[in-house]
Amino acid sequence: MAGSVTMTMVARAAGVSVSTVSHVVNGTRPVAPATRQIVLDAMDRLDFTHRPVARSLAAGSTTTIGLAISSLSTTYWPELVAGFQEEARRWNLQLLVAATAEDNIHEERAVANLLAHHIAGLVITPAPNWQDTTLRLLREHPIPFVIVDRIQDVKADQVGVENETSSAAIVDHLIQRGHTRIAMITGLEGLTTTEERRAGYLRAFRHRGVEVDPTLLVPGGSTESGGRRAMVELLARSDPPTAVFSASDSMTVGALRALREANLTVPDDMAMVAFDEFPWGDAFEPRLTTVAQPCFAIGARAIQMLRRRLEDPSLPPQTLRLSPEIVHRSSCGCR
Amino acid sequence: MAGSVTMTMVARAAGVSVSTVSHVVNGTRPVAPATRQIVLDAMDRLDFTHRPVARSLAAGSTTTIGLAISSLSTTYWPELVAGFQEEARRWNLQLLVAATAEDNIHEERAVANLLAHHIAGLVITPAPNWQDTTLRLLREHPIPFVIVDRIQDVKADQVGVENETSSAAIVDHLIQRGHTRIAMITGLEGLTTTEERRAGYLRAFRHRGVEVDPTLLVPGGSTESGGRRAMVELLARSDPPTAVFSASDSMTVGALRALREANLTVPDDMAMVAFDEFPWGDAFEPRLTTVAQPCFAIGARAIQMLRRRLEDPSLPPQTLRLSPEIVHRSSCGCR
DNA sequence: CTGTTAGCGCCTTCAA
DNA sequence: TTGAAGGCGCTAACAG
Repeated sequence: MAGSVTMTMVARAAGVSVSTVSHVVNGTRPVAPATRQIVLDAMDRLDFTHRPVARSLAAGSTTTIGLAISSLSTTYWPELVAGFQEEARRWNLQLLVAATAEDNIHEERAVANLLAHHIAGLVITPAPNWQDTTLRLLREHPIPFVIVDRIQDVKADQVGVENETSSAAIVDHLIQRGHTRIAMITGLEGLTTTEERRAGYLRAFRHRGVEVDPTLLVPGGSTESGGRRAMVELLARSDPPTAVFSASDSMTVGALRALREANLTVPDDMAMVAFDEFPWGDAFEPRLTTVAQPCFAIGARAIQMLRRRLEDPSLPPQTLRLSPEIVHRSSCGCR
Repeated sequence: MAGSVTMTMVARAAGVSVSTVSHVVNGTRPVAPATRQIVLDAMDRLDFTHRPVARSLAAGSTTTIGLAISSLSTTYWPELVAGFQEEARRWNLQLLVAATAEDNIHEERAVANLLAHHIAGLVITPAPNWQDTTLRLLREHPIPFVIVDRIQDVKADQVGVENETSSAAIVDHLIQRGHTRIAMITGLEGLTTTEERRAGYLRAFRHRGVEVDPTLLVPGGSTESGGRRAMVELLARSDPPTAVFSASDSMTVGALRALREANLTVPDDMAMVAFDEFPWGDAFEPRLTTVAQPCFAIGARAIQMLRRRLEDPSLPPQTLRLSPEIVHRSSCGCR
């Protein structure tokens, strides 16, 4: 069996009691240096490894953090999870992952499962309409949690980015370049990020005192196929836009595919800017001008906030908005 | 506290013993339908939730599977993990993840950590030189594990792809198109996939009775920066190759970046084919001809093999090689 | 078909 | 500074 050396065995080998061993392991009460050393030696000799399940049961707590993440595909999530990973590793926290598939029913089940595992805390990217399912569950079984990406209108710890400002900025860039018919492919409805990015788009026009044609907002559902459909639809119009702002990575891929299939080139036939950066953005054409989120930092920050909360549950909830960076390339028509 | 309703409470409410409750929960021995119903009702009424840690301790086993994965970035891993996810969800298995960073020291630590958590089984993508560290650890603490991606010369359950055959095929395609100076950017040394893909490259030439210029094999270390350096080096030569085979996704990105920086176009100035598919391969230029691995299927298969092994440890070890598909686009110069 | 009874490995109060 | 002992919630013989 794996790690079958128990504290009892160490205690016997060291000629002390289990409680002493427990205390040297956890540093939970002073132990005489000499005794301590004897125990340490015995642990070493027998190759003792702690058994977290037993500790969890006895102590009523875990060092495992639950991750309820919508998906692992696309480019955004992996980097985020890498951030979780790295920060968790630094603090010896384990990560239990569960995918929620952007669906509040799946999500509730996933979270229930994580809760059953008696996790110390939870990191979640809320699905649309989670208020009546997952959030309710979380209120019934209160554990520390932090919301990531889709910042909500609830009292909780949250990390995300400035969606509105950065969207406005990148759209304004298109306006400044002289575009008047700028379409937006919007994300999945019910996500706060979708709302905020749309607000940014609208704000850019309002700021310039330009009227927005509401038909230029096309839903893309945050998926590749949705992005493709949206672009196809835009191209089929009698007065297609001259520029497009895509609100997330997968949709951007779909939209570009649609352009390719129509034999149109970016930026010559259609200018394009997008939310979310592609790690390979410099290697392929078109070279997209994007809003780059600090994914890794967001992930790391989420874990830090959770740790803070675990240490002091009485702290006031904190909402953190990191600033994305606008990566200026050529798809907007510049250069 | 979350899920603080215990079996004892349910038993009391239902007027039966704890063991009866345990048995209806686990279906581990026949229970009279009437009693069963009473228990079920009580569970429902009290909102009972199982507590896996307690179960683990008592039963000496878990339903958690450890994932020791080299990374989550790049395009290959996320899809793979999605496969793990989906299949694990179907069988109510939890996933505990730990990144190994392609380093056998990190890896050993990560695995030790997972072992301590008393996982039921392990999925691992072995780092170079893991034999003396992680593999040794795994022999000392024998638990069911399956090796993914880098198929090893050990008796164990393994899933991966046909690296050699598919590499040979894609390189042969370049040869048939008349290229004589075809370079290969090779992966991280110590990975079996690196070895196999190189063997495929060599085999393609041998098959045609053509001598290989060994200087055309350039190391890329399986990283983007490595791929870039390799390409820069190739381009600086007095007799640069006319085509390149990149052995993995990150390196391909790096190599393309180098070409771009040199103002060279694919396939006009340089033909290019690559191992690993990009999900966005159809949306961007150059449109790469690639060896596409069935990542999701590999992930799902890994979990299936692990389940099989958990159910019957006496089964002979199995090595599974799935066939990648060659996705033919234009970067090879066709069309 | 069901109940009783030991633990699983560890933490933690209470004594000494 | 240390030990003894009870219990965390559940499983699994062993009886009945």
